[in-house]
Amino acid sequence: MEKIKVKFSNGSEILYDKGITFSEILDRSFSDLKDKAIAAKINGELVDLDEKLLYECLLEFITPDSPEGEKIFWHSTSHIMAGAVKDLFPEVKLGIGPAIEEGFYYDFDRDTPFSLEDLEKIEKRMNEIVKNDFPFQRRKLPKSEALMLFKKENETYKIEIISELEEDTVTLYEHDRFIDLCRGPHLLSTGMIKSFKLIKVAGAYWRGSEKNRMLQRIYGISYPTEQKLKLYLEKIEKAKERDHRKLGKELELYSFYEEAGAGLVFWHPKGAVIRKTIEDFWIKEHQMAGYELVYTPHIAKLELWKKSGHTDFYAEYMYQSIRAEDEEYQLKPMNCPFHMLIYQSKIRSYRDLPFKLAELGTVYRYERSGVLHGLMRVRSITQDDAHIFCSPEQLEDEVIKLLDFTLHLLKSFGFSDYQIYLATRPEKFIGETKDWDKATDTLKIALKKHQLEYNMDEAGGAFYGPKIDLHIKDALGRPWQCTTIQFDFNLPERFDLTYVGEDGKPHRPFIIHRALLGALERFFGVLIEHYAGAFPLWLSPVQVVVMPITSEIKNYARKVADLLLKKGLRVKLDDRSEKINYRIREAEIQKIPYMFIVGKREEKENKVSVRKHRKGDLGTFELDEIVSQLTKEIEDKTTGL
RNA sequence: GCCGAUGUAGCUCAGUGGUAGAGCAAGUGAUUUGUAAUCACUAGGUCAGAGGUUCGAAUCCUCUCAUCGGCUCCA
Repeated sequence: MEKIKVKFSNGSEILYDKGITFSEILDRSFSDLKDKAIAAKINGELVDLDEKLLYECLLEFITPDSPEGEKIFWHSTSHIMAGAVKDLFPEVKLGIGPAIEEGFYYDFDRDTPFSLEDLEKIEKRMNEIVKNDFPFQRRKLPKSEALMLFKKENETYKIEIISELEEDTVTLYEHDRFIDLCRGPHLLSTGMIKSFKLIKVAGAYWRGSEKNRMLQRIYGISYPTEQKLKLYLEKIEKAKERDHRKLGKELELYSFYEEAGAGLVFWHPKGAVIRKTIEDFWIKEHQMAGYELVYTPHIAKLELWKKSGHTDFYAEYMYQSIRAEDEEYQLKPMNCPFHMLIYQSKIRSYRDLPFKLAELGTVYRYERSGVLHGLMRVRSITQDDAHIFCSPEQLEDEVIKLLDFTLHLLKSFGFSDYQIYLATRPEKFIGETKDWDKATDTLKIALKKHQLEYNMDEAGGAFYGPKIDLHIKDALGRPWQCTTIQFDFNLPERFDLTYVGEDGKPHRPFIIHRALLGALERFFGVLIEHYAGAFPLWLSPVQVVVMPITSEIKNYARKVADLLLKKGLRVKLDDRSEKINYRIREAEIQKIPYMFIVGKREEKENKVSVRKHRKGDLGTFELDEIVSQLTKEIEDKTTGL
């Protein structure tokens, strides 16, 4: 019998008979993993455990604890769910059923959507399938046979997928009476899924396109133990506690009104303080980075938007134009054309470049009703916008500086966890290919220089230029695009922008269009969730609350509060005749960073007793001492003490 | 926009065809408190809005608005 050498990730090497299955290798050499492993990974490729060892390889066993293992586990569960659905509702047609970041889904074509009662029935049937411990059987078929098989079942979506596959043979997986097109790998049998839950139903267009039929999607999650499922569900519940929509209400930060309109944000006093603090910081930083601040109107003649091209390519997001004195005006969906006008207001020389215009400009976009989401997607959007006009020679340096600036800003708000995407030329584009390549390379160079990991979003750029996008996840793990750094090859052409070069001739400037926080509304949303509402001192709407223990100490408490106010701190005095515990509790719930508690002792010694949010009593401090500590904490933008 | 769910007091929620409820918050009074809820009383609602069915609608039906979970797009 031919022997084959297998290497393992711990460096060891073992010889096995050719043709032995990976399950058998488990039995023989890794009995501890035997009940846990659900797939094998040979030279980086995932395969079923019942596949045979045929060549020398690096072998690794996958358990449901690893991200790869979870995916396999969830994918198998989605097959079980689809099997259950077909058993209960034989008329449905199958769409696709992949594992996703957390769990799995399966799309079904059915005239009536699934109800919550249907889900219960499906879960029940799934339980039976799990109990029966059916094996997952892999079958390789020539494409033509697979097509015939699905034609017989009238599975039109499967037929569509198979027809588009390039391979000659396809893999099918079968358990019980259910058979599905699938690359695999899968669990050995259905019995391994000890615990699962169907979470929600939703409509989803076939292949994500609104032109196609809407299918019924069922989402679910599964784990190898009950305990893990429970932990997952608890995690979700806990994450909901930091949802900015819940905290926004509890902390009175902002609101929406049915009578005002969906997606239109009202910043309440406490939210407004935070916004103003962000804006002041942002303006100061931008001025230091060589930007010049501008303000532009909220509407402009429709003609301008025709010139910029927005009426062609952005019409679906624009509100209807407004008519006044035989002239059409348009509420602005972007700030760009206005900055172009300012650039054009005089002849620019190469000596003026880079020319950087910055504006916290509120734009209005008609986002479709179904996509609105708290502060994350609204219709009144305050972009932290800027346009950098520069020469080709300055491009690289500017992008590198820009990325540096971005990371610095985000870090100031405590963000270091984000996903970066580099989006390249789409099929439909304007401008010269060579400019696109240069711009894309410049973005790549900048990313490399900062040693940032990024994902390619091939052909994902805007039609007017490539871009770097940066996504931050919310409490429930949903990604939201914040930073965007985009090249714009459209506007310089449309507005015929030029600068006079050293040679005395006109040249076309490059434009980098960027929003670093993205939009104040969305950024505030992710900020709330990032800090779970407990903002660092520099951002807290109320920084200190002063509480006298009894009304006898009122005057001293007021004196302390006045002094803090004079030092520029945001202070509240809580001298209600409630018990101190009651007032502390309230301040804790409001997530106020510091409580200064004063009684007879403190008054006598001219001190304050300091309590920190979530941490408790820090002891007594001299007023000067604690004020300078807090001032430093504000300057450092830390969470302090 | 599409699919589904939801909308009752400031907030969280109970109430499924027969006179609108609770807790917290609010107001008043008492209490003078030492590090996460003192007590009592009072007030508060066109049951999202409009139309319909019914002797009678928070409850059943239709439409509109809004919110939530998705699809798609994006700051």
